[in-house]
Order: sequence, then C-alpha cells, then structure tokens
Amino acid sequence: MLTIGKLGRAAGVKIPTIRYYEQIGLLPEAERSAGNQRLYSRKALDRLTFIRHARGLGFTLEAIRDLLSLSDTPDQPCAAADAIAKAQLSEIEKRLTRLASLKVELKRMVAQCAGGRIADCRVIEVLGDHSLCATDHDHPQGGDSQ
Amino acid sequence: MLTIGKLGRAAGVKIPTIRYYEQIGLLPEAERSAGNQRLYSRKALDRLTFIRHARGLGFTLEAIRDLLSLSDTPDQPCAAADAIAKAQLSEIEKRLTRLASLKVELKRMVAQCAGGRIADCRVIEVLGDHSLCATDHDHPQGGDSQ
DNA sequence: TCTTGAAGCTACAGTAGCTAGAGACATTAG
DNA sequence: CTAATGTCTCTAGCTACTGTAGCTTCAAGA
Repeated sequence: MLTIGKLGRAAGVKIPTIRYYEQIGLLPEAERSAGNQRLYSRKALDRLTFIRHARGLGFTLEAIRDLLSLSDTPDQPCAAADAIAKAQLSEIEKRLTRLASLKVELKRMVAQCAGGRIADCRVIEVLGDHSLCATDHDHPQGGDSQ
Repeated sequence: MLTIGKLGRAAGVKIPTIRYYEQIGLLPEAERSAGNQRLYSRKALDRLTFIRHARGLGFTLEAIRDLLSLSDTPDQPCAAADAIAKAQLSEIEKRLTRLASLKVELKRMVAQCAGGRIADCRVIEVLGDHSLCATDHDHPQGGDSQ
C-alpha cells in the first residue's frame, strides 16, 4: 500500500491532482489508514498511470473516463475505444493544421518588423488591420490542451 | 456611435466577450446612452479588431494588453512589440513540435488496433503501459489556446 | 401614441484541469 | 521525545470566456 506522495512519484502525477481526480470520480475513493491518510494499491497505480499517459497524449478527462470504463469490460468489442482514439487523432490533426498556418502568419509579421519605431512597426500594424494579413484564422473558439 | 451588438458584429466578437474585456480593463469603460447602454466610437472598433486579430493568432490577453499599451506610444522603438511576437512564435513552434509527436504516437496506436475485443486492444494497452510507447511526452503542464 | 419584439443591462455561476495556500493532524527518523 | 516531513480538508484562484435569469431600453410598425 502506497501513500499519496509515493503514488504520485511512481505515476508522475502531483498530489493535488490525484485528490482532484478522486474528487471528480476518475479515481475511486481511496482506502484510508487509521489516521485518515489515503492508501493505494498496485491497481490504483496502474489506473493512475493510464490516466497520466492518456493526458500526455492530450485526451480529455471525459475521454479518459470513457476509456477507463471500457477497459473495465474486456470482453466487449474495442470499436468504442478505437473511435475515441481516432477522434483524438483528428482533433490533433486539426490543431496542427491551424497552428501551422498561425506560424506562417507570425513569421511573416516578425520578419517584416524592421526594428524601428512603434509607429512603423509591422507587428502592430498587421494586428490592427486584418486586410494586411493573408490567412483567415477566424475561429476564435476552441479550447486546446497540451 | 455603435451599440454593443453592432460593434460585436463589426469586429467579430461576441457581446459577452466585449463586456468581459471591459471588465478586465482591456477595453476602456464605454460611454453610455441616456438609457445606460454602451456606445462605441470608431476608435473602440479599431481596438477591438486589434484584440480579436491578436487572439486569433494565439496571443494571450496579457500579451495583448502589452501590445496595446505599446501601440499607444508610437514614438518608442518597437523592440518590445517585436519581442512579444517572437515569443509567441516560439511558443507556437513548441506546440507544433509537441503536437506532431503526439500525432505520430496516436497514429501508431490506432493503426495497431485490430478491432477485436477490449482485452486485446492496443489502444487500451498502450495507454496502460508507458514502456510500450516510443516517445516521452512527459510534460503534463502547459495551457494552450487555439 | 401605443405596442411589441429585439437588443441591452447587471450579476452570478459554470467550463477544463488543475494549482496554491491556510491551518490542523499523522507518521517517521534519529 | 522531538523535529521534520507528509498528509488532511477546505477554499479560492487561474485563462478566456460562455450561459443564465430577470430585468430595462430602444426602434419600428399599426
């Protein structure tokens, strides 16, 4: 049985994050010692490692919740897990495309800045006037992660 | 003078977002009509357009705040604006690199899934065991935007 | 002039995914 | 036994908004 600090070190997850995961039901409530401290089994470590790894790949906690509940039913077909992973992949591809075009735009902007006075600064100018810019990065919504 | 709805449409920014920007001091407090409704000048539209455009390029509100205060002093050298833009560029390049490696990893994972049962699912398996994975996407911090 | 529907107002709560801090209790090494 | 470290709960904060409730104001048509 591990205390929370050891579990955290073993899985590479910070202590408050573990407690947070428990709070939102991603980890089951931990057993407690006589003095009310959380105690974790090897199984809990596996689960937390799974979560950390999936987070590292950019899966949302909701997606991870689904993957975890799938992994609890090993006889089911794995189409659902596959679908979640594919969705995540296409999400990442979308972000990549968008970031690539932002990069081009920024590079252009920075390259044009001659280092003079603000009044002549292309950075400021381009930001102030959309018509000076090539791309139309016009979808101001959308939250990323990682 | 524009009301908030027209300003929003003109700049491509939602009404609550405009009020939010005012609340956090990114936009100055608007003039008010006799009936207490916000009224905006052409200058306010320019400022909001600037903000929207910069947000579209992924600048944080803090960076935008700095850029705006720079643009209010047109005789200063523009090195500071240049630095902000360059920092943003390198931030985006970092994210691009990271996303690209996540994509590779996810693709590999998805490709290996034969579509059988969960018990044999590579997606679940890879997520559960970091040693099965090539890259070390091990920096679980970092907030993206756009 | 009256009415009606759209647009605007304030204030507060909620989102994701944590992180940080206060103040008290538990455990362990020496 | 003491001191140091670890853990506990609880609350608030972060970014950049978005959504809701319950109201008031405005502009256009009858």
